[in-house]
Amino acid sequence: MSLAAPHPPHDGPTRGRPRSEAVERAIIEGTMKLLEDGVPLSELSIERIARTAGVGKATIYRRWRDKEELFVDVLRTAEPPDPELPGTSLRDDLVVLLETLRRRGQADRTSAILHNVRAQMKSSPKIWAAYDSTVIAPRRRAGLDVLRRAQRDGELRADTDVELLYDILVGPMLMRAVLRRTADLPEGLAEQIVDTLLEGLRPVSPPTAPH
Amino acid sequence: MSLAAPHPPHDGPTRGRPRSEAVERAIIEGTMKLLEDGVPLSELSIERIARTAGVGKATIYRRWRDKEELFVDVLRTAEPPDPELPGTSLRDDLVVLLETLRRRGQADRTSAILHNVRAQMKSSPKIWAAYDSTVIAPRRRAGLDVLRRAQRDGELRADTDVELLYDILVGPMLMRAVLRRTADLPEGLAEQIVDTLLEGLRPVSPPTAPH
Amino acid sequence: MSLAAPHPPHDGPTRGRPRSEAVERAIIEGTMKLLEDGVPLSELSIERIARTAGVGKATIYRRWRDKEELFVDVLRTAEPPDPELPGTSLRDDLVVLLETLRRRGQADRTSAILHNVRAQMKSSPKIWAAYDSTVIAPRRRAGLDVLRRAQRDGELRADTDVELLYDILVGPMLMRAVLRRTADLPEGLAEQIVDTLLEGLRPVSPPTAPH
Amino acid sequence: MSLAAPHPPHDGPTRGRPRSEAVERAIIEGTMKLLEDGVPLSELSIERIARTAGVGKATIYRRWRDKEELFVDVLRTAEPPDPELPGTSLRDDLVVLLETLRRRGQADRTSAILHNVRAQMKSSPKIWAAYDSTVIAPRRRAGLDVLRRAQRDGELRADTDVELLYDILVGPMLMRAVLRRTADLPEGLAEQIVDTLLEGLRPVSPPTAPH
DNA sequence: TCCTAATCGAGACGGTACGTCAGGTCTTCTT
DNA sequence: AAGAAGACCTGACGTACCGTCTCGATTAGGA
Repeated sequence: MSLAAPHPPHDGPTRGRPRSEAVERAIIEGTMKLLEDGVPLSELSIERIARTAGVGKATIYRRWRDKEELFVDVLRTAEPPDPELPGTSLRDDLVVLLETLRRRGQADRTSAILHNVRAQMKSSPKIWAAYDSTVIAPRRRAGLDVLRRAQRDGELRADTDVELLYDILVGPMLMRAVLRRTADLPEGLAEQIVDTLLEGLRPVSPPTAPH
Repeated sequence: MSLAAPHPPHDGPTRGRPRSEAVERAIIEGTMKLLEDGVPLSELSIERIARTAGVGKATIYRRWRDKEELFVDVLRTAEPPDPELPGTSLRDDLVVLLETLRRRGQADRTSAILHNVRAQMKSSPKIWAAYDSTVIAPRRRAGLDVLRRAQRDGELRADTDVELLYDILVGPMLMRAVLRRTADLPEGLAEQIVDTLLEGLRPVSPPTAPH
Repeated sequence: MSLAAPHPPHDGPTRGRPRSEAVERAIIEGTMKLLEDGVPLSELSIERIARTAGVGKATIYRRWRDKEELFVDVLRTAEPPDPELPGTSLRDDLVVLLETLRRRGQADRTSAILHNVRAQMKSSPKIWAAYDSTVIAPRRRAGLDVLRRAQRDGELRADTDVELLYDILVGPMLMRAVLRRTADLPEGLAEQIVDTLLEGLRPVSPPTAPH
Repeated sequence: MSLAAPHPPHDGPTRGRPRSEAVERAIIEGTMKLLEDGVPLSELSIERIARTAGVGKATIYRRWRDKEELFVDVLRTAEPPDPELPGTSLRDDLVVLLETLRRRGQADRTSAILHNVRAQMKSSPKIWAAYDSTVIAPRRRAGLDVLRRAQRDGELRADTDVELLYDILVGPMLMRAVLRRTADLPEGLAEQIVDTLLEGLRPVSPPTAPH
């Protein structure tokens, strides 16, 4: 993913010393290292990040307006890639989508970081908007596509509110991962949710064709 | 509700001048006023709260270890009271529970405050734990009670995982309120969710008796 | 010496619980103990004095308006008593006066305290005035009396400016003790000064009679 | 005089933005302005100095460890320059030296400041040491030189203790200026002291040559 | 023997200043 | 020009005292 700098260098022809990509990486990876080392979010000052990355403060401010904008890029870099969908059936697709979500809430090395940073970002509206539009919304759109296609193919009743259905599918996972910080969601949870929910939503007549 | 001071005054008999409850109220209400006036959470310094409440900084630190602990009490004071359940049927109880949750996520005067403060609190583990154990957990327990009683009364299939069901019920509401900050959840949403979900969970034989 | 309270208890007949003299002593001696233990003057807060003396702050403020007024009384209590003058000759009296002054500037247990406190008091005009009028001025008056009597008795030339002479006698002792903190003024210094100075001040004709 | 910063900026080659001399001046002159305006020493907080000078507190702490160290520099800047000695005779030199001292104790605009600050400094040993070694001691050395030269030239008896003589000369001036805050020492005082003291110290044989 | 009133230790109260730290901006020299 | 370094102003941090003010508990007279 491109680390498009929020502060573009300049428009005209390239003048002066070009910005070093190595510096860019050093800053982001330095931040992640600090987070992995258990430094609480509240102690993550720009000053400390600059020290860790061996970089001047101005070099950071030249690229990101403030701490939060930097965090969006740190998150973008750390997020695991979105999964390939099998496409064999609505159930299979949904299970894969939810299973990905489940793993994201787990307590592996980087997820704990993501979890914390995401939680803090929600209190900063404009940054949340940026993260939402570049990370959350696309993922949601993909999920809705799966449901709509299933509806078109007759795997889902025509009168189903797919937006609500999506939230009902995804909500409990979030409920458990984000809010209750259980951090060890059981393995079969994704299938359990999907199976529980798809029960009453199947059309009476069998689907015309699997997609 | 009692504002149990995180820094207890002393153990033995009451010695010295007792702490003023009026001051306690002034601090909490001053904080709420600032939040209502749209002051962003990041600009809510102890210094400013003290100024607003007409109170010395030490007077605040005497009661709360830090900003987050103060917020827990602000929240406790501001939270609307939990609803009375009609008890006429499982569906009615659930609709009331979810409707309350929906309204809590709305953009009325105080809810916006709660929303923001709660979001920030999640990045502070120990404070979240305190809020969770005194506010969130009791509410969850009440919800689970409703489901278990319905199961005992035959309104719900015996093999239903009530914990999962609760998360499935509550999750979408949270999904929309907390994460997507829609802030205007439609009126009928609670009924819609309940009706959608209860479909496949009714026992085959009719319930022995409504509770 | 009476520790006349700057805040007199009341005018009328003695009503209510009388002030405890034990408390008065505890405060002054507690302050002296702190000073002896080497606590720098700048760290001598009323709060700490109260803690040390096992006394409420108000109990101190009831007696002294502020720290400086308290120090005046501490000094008055600690000052060594003024010496008896032999009266055998001008030279003998002066040597005793100056010798006393020399010892006051020495580094024995309490003198270091007096030295420090006196130095600080000079930066607080009204307190200095109080100390000056009750301690310094009487001592000076005694010194001038010695000189005037000697002048009357013919031991000193009639045209001598006794005030200036007193300052010339006392000045070097101060110069060395207060300013240069030598703290070990040589034993014979008093005699040396007196002998050096009295040289040119003797009247041509011998004194009519020793007093 | 160079305002050597007590907190040296760095060792190696000049890196980063250099410290602003204008800021240095603003701080010192702001402090002097406050003192001239009659602000008591006890109300001279770093906070207030920073406000007056239009400067951040950290900018002050970057240069001086504490209030007292700052005062040393304020004094150094405010002290009137040491006088040129006429060199025509011992008496003339001494009169000039003492006359300078007398004027320093006077109540002109800045002298009151110096007086107060000096008085307070004496209660802070290490700061006094700094002031003593950079201001007081050199002045004393110059005075002793005058006496020793006079002794070599036969203007003074060979057995005179010049150190004691210096203290005897300077002491009364200090006695009056510092201790008794008379603040209006009479014009002829310097000559009066010198003439009174030199009386008995002249050698029997006339000096070989004026220096 | 009660009553009144000032005292006592304790500590809360509104403030002010402390010395530190971080946020962003700006200047300097080096690359 | 970009970069590292670090000075700069601003303002919050949490602590310590200031001098005042309640508390409950004494400790004396005077009724």
